[in-house]
Amino acid sequence: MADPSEIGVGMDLEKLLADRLAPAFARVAGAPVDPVVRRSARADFQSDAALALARRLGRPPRAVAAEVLAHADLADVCRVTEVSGPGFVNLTVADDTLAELVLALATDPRLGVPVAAEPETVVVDYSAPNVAKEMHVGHLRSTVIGDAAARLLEWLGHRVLRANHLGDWGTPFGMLIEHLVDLGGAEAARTLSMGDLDSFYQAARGKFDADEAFRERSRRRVVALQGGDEATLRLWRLLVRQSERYFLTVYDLLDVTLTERDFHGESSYNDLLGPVVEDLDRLGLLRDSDGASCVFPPGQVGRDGEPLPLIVRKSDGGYGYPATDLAAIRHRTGTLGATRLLYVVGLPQRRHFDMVYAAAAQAGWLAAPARAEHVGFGSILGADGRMLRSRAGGSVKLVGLLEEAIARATALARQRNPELGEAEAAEVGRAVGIGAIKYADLSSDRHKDYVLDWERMLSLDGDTAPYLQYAYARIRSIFRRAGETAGPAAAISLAEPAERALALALVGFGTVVGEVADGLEFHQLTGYLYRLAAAFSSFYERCPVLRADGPVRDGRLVLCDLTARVLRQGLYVLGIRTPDRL
RNA sequence: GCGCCCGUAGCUCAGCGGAUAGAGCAGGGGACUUCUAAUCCCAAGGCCGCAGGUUCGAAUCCUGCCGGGCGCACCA
Repeated sequence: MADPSEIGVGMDLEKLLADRLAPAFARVAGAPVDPVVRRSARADFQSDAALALARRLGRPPRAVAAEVLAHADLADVCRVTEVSGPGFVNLTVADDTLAELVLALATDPRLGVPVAAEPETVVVDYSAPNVAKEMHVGHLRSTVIGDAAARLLEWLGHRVLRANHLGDWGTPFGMLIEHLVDLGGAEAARTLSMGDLDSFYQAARGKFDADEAFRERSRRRVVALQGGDEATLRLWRLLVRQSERYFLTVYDLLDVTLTERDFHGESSYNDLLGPVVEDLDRLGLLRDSDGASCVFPPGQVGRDGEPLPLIVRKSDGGYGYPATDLAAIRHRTGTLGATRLLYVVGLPQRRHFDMVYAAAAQAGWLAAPARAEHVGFGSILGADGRMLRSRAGGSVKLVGLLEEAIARATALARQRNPELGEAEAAEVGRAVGIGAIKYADLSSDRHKDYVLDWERMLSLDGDTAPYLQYAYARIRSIFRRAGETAGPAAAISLAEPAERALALALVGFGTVVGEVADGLEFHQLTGYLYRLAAAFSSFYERCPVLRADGPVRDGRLVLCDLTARVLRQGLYVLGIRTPDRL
């Protein structure tokens, strides 16, 4: 058996094996070599570093692999070590070692995931709906991915600042405020609080397009707003507040951790825009182009092959998006002390953010160790494969999707489990329905475009959140019947292949979480959790827990408990609830 | 025109330098006297868009095509 000190809290099996192989590789190669240990279908783990090394040494790969194995100190942690195929090193972990790891994990509240060695201040910029506009499915990805990032990094011990960059400023507010005036404050508040933002916006838009007098009023109103007219600001605040209130109800329904404290609308940077432009000018980064004040980040070229400008101040003196984004960066790194800035925004805006980051770096507002990452995601496409447009009535209201999901899941819960009371069925329906939608979004590579497939998002079969929630509920059911919690087992039997496979899956949690924390590719986490739940389901089928005897039963209870905790924590990170019963 | 993203089973997607390319759904066959069958097990399903190249080895890296999406100065 391995030295227990090696199998401490947060120990990682892949790292353990790599650490054991590394000296042997170094000895054979005469220099350090990464053993590249990874999971394998042929054995528990595989190292293919001998193949690459063989070429460098000009020797037969199998001979190199054999020599590495001969020098590797693996006898206490592996049951089988062998050279296979063209020169792979296959490793089968000893059951004792695996059992030790599981027992160590079972007493680790962090489930093998260490707290970040160097906690950072991280700003996660996500969701960002527009005041007086409905949230549509296009907001789903940013909100769901961003929330997962915030939850994950927070769990890892970072100081996470959520930033909901609300669209609360700009020319549309002229017409919105005038429409508000037409309706009267009370009526407007009523409409907005009902969550009928679309009709409010459409009505304002309609008047703006059709009525020249209204258009003129709107223009004057924008000037008054920007000029700080108190009466206008009051109306504006009413709009913003009502919208925020509505968005919070959506976040509540969606189980998103954004709160009223996280609204940092564009307008909150207004006072910083002037200084930003002044500083850029003082640094000599600003150039006039057709009357607009621009930064020209290197390497950015437009349609005509000319350098592409980042317009910080328009020719009419107004500020655009770039100015606000630059001010936000300066505020986040400077005032807030953040070193990691995440922007959970669609991929189409990649160029924009590349330019903003480049400009911020030139200005010295984004200097190491601080860095910005565009956590981009693909567009939402319609069934025709084209981008879903919000204008032409092509948008799909987000709450409509959520309500449909909850209704379906609630109906299924009632049908499948008549024991559930009405209130519990509703709770389950909500957890399952929302979980299904989030899982559908998080389980595919975020870089890819996303065809809005109602059926797929509402699906409750197969590789979906309910599958994982079901596995969790089954475990809870076992403990309800047992009337006990998992006792401290002295040992864990892994004689059954299904037990062993489950144990192997469990000890891989830390590795996956570490990878996801870096790349924020949450489909890696959903994939892991699905494989874990599948391993559990097979185990559940073949290995009776409560009917087993003494030590076997104790060991299985530990496996169950650990599985439940990993599933719960993993799903928590994804923002998906785990009801005790389905 | 330039840039970014993407073409993998009928459908939705993993895999992104390693062995016989994996899941889910749909369709086929089995398993509920036994801890929730929202489950499990079995079989079937593939010129990995096309063509070159690099490599002992390519779905994966490079180049060129073909096809789809998005972006390219005062909108956010």
